[in-house]
Amino acid sequence: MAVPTDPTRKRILDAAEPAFAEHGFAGTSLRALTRQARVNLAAIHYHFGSKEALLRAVLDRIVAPVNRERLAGLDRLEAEAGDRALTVEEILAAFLRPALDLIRDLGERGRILARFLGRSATEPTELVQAIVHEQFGEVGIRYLAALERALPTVPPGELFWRFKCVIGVLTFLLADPTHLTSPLGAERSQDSDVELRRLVAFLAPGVGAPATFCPQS
Amino acid sequence: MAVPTDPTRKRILDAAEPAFAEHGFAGTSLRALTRQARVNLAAIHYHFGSKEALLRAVLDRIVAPVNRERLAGLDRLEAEAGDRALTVEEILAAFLRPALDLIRDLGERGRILARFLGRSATEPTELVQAIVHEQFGEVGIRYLAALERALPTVPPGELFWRFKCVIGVLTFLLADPTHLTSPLGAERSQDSDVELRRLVAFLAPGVGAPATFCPQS
DNA sequence: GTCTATAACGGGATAGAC
DNA sequence: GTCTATCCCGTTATAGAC
Repeated sequence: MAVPTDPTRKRILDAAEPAFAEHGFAGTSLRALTRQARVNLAAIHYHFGSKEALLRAVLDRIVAPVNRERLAGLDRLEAEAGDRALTVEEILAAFLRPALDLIRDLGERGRILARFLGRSATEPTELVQAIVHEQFGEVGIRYLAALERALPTVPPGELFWRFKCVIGVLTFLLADPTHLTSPLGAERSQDSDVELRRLVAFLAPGVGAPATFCPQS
Repeated sequence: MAVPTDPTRKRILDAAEPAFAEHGFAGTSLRALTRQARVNLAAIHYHFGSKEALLRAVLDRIVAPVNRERLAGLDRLEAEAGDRALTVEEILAAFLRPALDLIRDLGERGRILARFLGRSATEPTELVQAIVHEQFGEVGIRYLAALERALPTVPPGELFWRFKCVIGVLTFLLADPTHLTSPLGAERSQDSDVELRRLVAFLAPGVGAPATFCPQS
């Protein structure tokens, strides 16, 4: 992944990714990164300025493409559907697919990134939460709007809460990608479609449930 | 919570709880704890031996009662049901209630503990995962068995996976207890029953779904 | 852009007096 | 059981040569 001939900046990012994913932000020292990336300590400060700035750079590189994919997927879906209303299943699949694809497409690194993403949602550092939040903003708004159109009888506040539960499941599964592999020791499926369908099948009934237990109704 | 007259050992635990919850293990220094607990640095080593051992003590104090409650709740449920099979809703409620009660009964500290628990599931440190795993063992086995009896047509492997998703949602909600408060700015409900019913209503359909998308079937 | 050297500080752990 | 003092090491960050 990070061969010695890579530019210094890339080597640092490539080393920081699994380190942050595995040990968290506070648990990762810059010196550990210098050893792993075979880079000088000062180089990190030259290229990124500070440890926090490095974290931001790492996170941006991971999160941005996933969320871009999510928006593109929703665009495609809405264009294909025309006047027809989207189903909950379609919306959930479009939202979940980019994250699952990460794992399928990138192999070991994908699993590392997924772990990073899963961890980020509960990271202590306010910085991490701020970055993810900021990157996530438009995605949340667009998908929530899509869900509201698909489920006009469920109060928006309740839908918001259910959407957060969806994120919770995804986060948890990503934090330890072994959760995604098929149970009972079946071989890991090379396509993420089966995982995606399984996740959607689990989540869609709850997301689309009638609004019986809504406290604010 | 930790008044200056408390025994030293308790003051340390009470200070460590919110600190670990907020900043994580690596992000919390023993020196910060000494300031908060108004305790000498050496006292921590005298009472606990090491930082890791302190973490273990803190975790034990939190997790043990919750899991005891979960087992007791399942016992009660099965005793009352007699020969009748338990419903998915009953099982999920028994599993989820102790964690939600934590927040209701303990106020601010409850929210701190919940955050700690939520975080623990994705904590970097292998130690944390080992402790939680070890404490959780019997709970997982008993509840999974109950689910298998309630849903004999769903393959056990699939049920196991769905149960992990339940834990994922709970973990995520606990990690930031503001997720649990009613949406739309409604006042926080003093009883956790409404939250519990909402969670069960969201999860039960997915847990009990027919086994259509099971990869191993 | 990359290095060496070092500043300035905080970390966990321990010895030993009381 | 609780304190002070200290060890020894690692931390981020920076200055300045090349």
